[in-house]
This record gives sequence, C-alpha cells and structure tokens, in this order.
Amino acid sequence: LPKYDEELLFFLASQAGLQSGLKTSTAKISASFGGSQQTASRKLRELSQADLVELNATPTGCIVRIKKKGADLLHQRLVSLQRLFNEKKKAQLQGIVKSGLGEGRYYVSRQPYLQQFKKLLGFKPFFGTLNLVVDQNQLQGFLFGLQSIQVKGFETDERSFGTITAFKVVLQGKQEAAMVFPERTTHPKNEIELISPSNLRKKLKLKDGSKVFVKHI
Amino acid sequence: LPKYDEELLFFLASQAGLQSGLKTSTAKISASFGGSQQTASRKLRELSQADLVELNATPTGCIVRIKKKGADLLHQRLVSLQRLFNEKKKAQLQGIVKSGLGEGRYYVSRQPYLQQFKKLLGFKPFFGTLNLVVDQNQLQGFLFGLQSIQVKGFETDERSFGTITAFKVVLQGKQEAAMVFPERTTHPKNEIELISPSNLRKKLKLKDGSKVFVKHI
DNA sequence: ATTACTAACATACGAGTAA
DNA sequence: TTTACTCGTATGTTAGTAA
Repeated sequence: LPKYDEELLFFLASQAGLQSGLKTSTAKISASFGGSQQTASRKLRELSQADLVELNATPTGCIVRIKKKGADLLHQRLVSLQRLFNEKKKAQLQGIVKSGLGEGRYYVSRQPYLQQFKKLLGFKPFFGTLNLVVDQNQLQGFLFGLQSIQVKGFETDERSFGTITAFKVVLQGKQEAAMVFPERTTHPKNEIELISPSNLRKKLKLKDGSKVFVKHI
Repeated sequence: LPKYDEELLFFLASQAGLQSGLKTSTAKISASFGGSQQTASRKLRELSQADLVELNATPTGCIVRIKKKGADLLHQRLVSLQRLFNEKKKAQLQGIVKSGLGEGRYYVSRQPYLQQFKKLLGFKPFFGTLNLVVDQNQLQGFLFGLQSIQVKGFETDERSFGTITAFKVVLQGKQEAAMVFPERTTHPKNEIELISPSNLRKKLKLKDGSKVFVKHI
C-alpha cells in the first residue's frame, strides 16, 4: 500500500495543467522537484497506482497526465483552503479593549434583561461589559448572516429600557460571549459591548489597549 | 534539517483556524491525524522549529497556534491551486467531435484563403476541418481576450467568399491548430471548426463522439 | 539518452518508558 | 493524565547498473 506524494502531484499539475499530458522524464522531474531520478521514478509509479495520474513510461521518457481522481484531490484541497481563509476574513473581528463608562454594568444587571439573557444566550452574564473599538466595515461584514437575538425592553416607574440586539460569539477562540447592541446607545458606531459569564478582563487578562478577536460561534 | 509536514500544518489550521490557539494533546492529534503520539510530538516540534506554528507543550497538554509563516505557506498553496483551477476553466474548451458536411474541406482549400492561412497562421492547413460541438458559454469565455486573425474574403466568377475569423489554439495539449469562423456559416452557434497542418482525425485518432480539449496557444 | 531493478544506506516511526 | 527520550524496526532514498 504505497503512500503517494501529494506534493509531487501538485508539482506535476502545475507543470502540465489539469488536462494535458506532460512530456518529461524522471531525471527532469528529480532535477526540478528534488530527490533522485530513482525516487522520481518510484513516486510516479505510486501516483499512477493510486490512479491519481496516468503514466506512460518508455525508454525515451515519460508522459504524465493528471487523472480525474488526482484533480479531485487537488480541488478538495483548494476548497478546504478557501474555507480556511474565507473564515479568517469573514468570521473574525479584531477589537481593542477600551474602558466603558459603567452604563453597561447597570443595564446588564436589570432583572428583566438578566432573565432573558439566561434563557436566550444560555448564560447568566457577569455584571459588566467589555468595550471594544472595532473597524466599522469589518463589524458589518462580521455581523452579516449571524443570527440576531432580540432581548425585549421593559418599563419601570423611573424609566424605560429598550430592546437589546445580541449576537452569540466566541472571544479569543474559546471564551463564549455575546455582542450586545442596546436600542438606544450612547456609543459611537465603532464601539461595541460584549457580555459573558465571567469577568473577561480578569479571565483573559485584558487591559485597555489589549487586542482581542471575536469569532462566530 | 527536519522536513516539516505541511499535511499536519493544514490539519492543525483546520482545527484551530488561522488565529486562535488550539488546546489539544499529542495523543489527540495522533488519534485524529494518524500516526503515533511520539510522531505527533516530534512533528509538532519540527513545525515549531520551522517557525510555522507556535507550540506550548506542557505536562498537561499543548497549545498550538498557526504563526504568520505557517499561514503564509498555506496561503501560497491556496493561490497556486486557484491559479491552476482558474486556468483550467478559462483557457480551455471541451468539445466533442462531430462529422461535418464537407463544406469546410471545400473552402479551406481555396487558393486565396490558403495563402493567407499560411502567412497568418504559419501553416498550410490540411484540406478538411474538424468539427466540434462545444458549450456556447464556455466558447465565449474561451475566446475572450484571444487575438483574432482576419482572413480576407474574395470573389470568383461563380460566387463570393466571405471573411474568415481565426484563432490560433492548441489541441489536446500539443497539436497546433486554429479555430475558424466563416462570416457566413451554416453551423449552429455551438458548433465550431478547426483546421491544422495535419489530418487531425488520423493523427490524434479521433472519431465522432471523441472528447477533445482546446487551449490557448 | 531513457526506465527501473537491486542493494546499501539514511531517515522516519513507534513501543517502551522516564519525568 | 501529559511530553518526549531511547532504540529496535520499518520505510524511504539513492548509487550502481541492466535493459
């Protein structure tokens, strides 16, 4: 059961393209790809046995063509890499920690909000928010397609509290949290608030100016 | 000089993403990636020494993060693969061999055309055309940006011959040929004609229904 | 010039195990 | 539980050649 060399498959595809045959020799391949002529010969046969390439070896040289299975393998790798790098761009948001004014602490701890947070987000938030300065365009891209959670407002004798829109996120790759957008906010649009079960500043050792990243859940 | 394992790098990136750290262990990696715990341990250290990942190994497990150099390596691979598969789509046209009605053979062999073919295409065409059925949209994409060659028409006592638009191409990865579009053609738009120095049916062993591919020169 | 076999050699792997 | 060392063994590589 020979272990084929995807590296070489890619090298051959780069030279031949995905359809046409490449007229070459094991010596040429070893010279430009590395390794000895013997190794090139063996690896070509392995790729051929794995049905990844079509190999026509003669005493005058060899012709290599990428077969469907080989092209599929490379394409699968392409798709995986695209996903990887797309997710990086789309599903991630950088932010810089900033001090809030304490309003977050106040409204997060109101009972009617608390109950909904627990039910809708799945955790009882720490009585405080982490404020982040983000790039506004990046924020828009980040939120696009994310499921929004509506936390209903309510009224007390003294004042009324508006709806809060929340998004479940992951902070620093592991910490569950939620971005919260109160209906009536005093924040500029490039500043966001996060809530979480724990004191994020303590748990993640953050201070003003710390860089953090937020991801989709 | 350890040969680092791009496969493992990709595996780790898939798990961790490109930014966040992945809390794991060499045993877990070996279980899902393959190989032994010892090999996972060694390969992780190799990747770390090559500055592709940041490795924090402790007696309670390890944390792996893809470093810039590692992400760059994967991205380079992504770009190469994208190029490979883009070229496939753009610069290539599939076709299926079909029998023509013999008109091609007739007009190709007219002296005034012949002289121009020789001068403009660089070869004296075989007296016959290879007819291909292609996808019309694919054809449009294929021709886009290709330099067109105008073969002027002429008149005889009996009739007039219109301009022929031609494009130099390569057939089956190696055979030089040209796609020809007579001004007034009786072909449907998804059928094209190719001329070449040789009898393509014989030389490339084609018959009706054979799949061929045409590339930019 | 080729490909590819054989055999000597180099490297990689993993079981056992220490820390 | 970990990581990672040693070391016997399996696998990969290449020089020398045959065809």
